[in-house]
Amino acid sequence: MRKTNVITPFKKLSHVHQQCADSALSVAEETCNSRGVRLTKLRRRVLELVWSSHEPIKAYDILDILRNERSGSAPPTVYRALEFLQDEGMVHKIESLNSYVGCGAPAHNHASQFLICHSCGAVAEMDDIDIRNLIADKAADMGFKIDKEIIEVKGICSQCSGEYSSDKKC
Amino acid sequence: MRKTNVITPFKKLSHVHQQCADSALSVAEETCNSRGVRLTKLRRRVLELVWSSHEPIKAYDILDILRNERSGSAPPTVYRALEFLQDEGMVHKIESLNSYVGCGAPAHNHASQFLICHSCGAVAEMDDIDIRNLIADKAADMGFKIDKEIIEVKGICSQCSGEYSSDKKC
DNA sequence: AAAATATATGTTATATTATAACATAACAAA
DNA sequence: TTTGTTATGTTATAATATAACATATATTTT
Repeated sequence: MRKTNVITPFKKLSHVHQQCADSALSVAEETCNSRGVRLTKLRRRVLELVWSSHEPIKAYDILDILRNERSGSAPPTVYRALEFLQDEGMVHKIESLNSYVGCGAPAHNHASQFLICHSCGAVAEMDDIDIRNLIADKAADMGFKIDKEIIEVKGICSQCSGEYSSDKKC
Repeated sequence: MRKTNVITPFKKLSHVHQQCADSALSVAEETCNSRGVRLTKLRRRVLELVWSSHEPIKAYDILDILRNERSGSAPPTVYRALEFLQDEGMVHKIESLNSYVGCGAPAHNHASQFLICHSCGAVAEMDDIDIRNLIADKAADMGFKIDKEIIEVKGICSQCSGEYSSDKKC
């Protein structure tokens, strides 16, 4: 068993969230630069709003905020920015919540397993190679070849369950 | 590694689908009887429509059919029946497709891993204990306790990939 | 069997999530 | 600097889902 690659851990309530957002935004800038794609003001702002917390945000909640900032904002304004950010791996959609979370490791081809706390609403992201391999093996037993997997695990995080609160969070 | 519990396998194109539907419907009847819940005509019909193929069906596609059969059919007609059938484990929602598939093993508490072929559209369902355990272990490493997991794997089934076509399907 | 209760369905309205299509603007390349 | 490309503005509408209350049907109690 290999060590889990934790992309976005659960954070303590006391963490300085601005650092999460700042870091993600600057990784995004660099990544867009090196890929030759444009992180426009709008896209950057949408990414910032996605990063306003570790809880997934809804497209129309983003829109409500944008409408106070840019006249002419409409659903396509948001959905197009989200589409770009998803294509670049900077945002992931949580299918079971119709909501979006930021990703600080914008590789095009990593997989994700999301842990969603139904108490605090926070989402953690990992890409665990053992999980990927096991699912791939089991699928292969049925003759199935995997292109993409959606794994969204609901439960309760350490902080909310009151255990491990000091040692399992960053 | 334990053997995968295949709940709904991929089927050959030539399979007699009526048998799949008939079997699921009669299991549903028996299960509802033994649970003391009512598989009404409407619910039975909706379940039958869900079982009209192994491709997931959309709520409004069900509605379109119902409208030709019962005057007064409306979205709640379908969504309420689907909710009942999901609660009873006879239907699962595929979150990433906003669609519904039948389940022939209506336990209240089994988990599911769905394999979704993007070529033929068919969905297979398994409940593999190794996958559940591995994900639970990895989540526990982060202090997370799982209530429910959503696993939807996209790819290509054996028949569509042209391999194993005779030996991996039922 | 009749009344009371609980459950299921009918009905209207609306909320939520997302995309199509075409116009204009901003940027990049030639 | 004009040309092409990419991004955004704008209007409209499609697709998915739920709220709220009325009526009907089934079940239980009297």
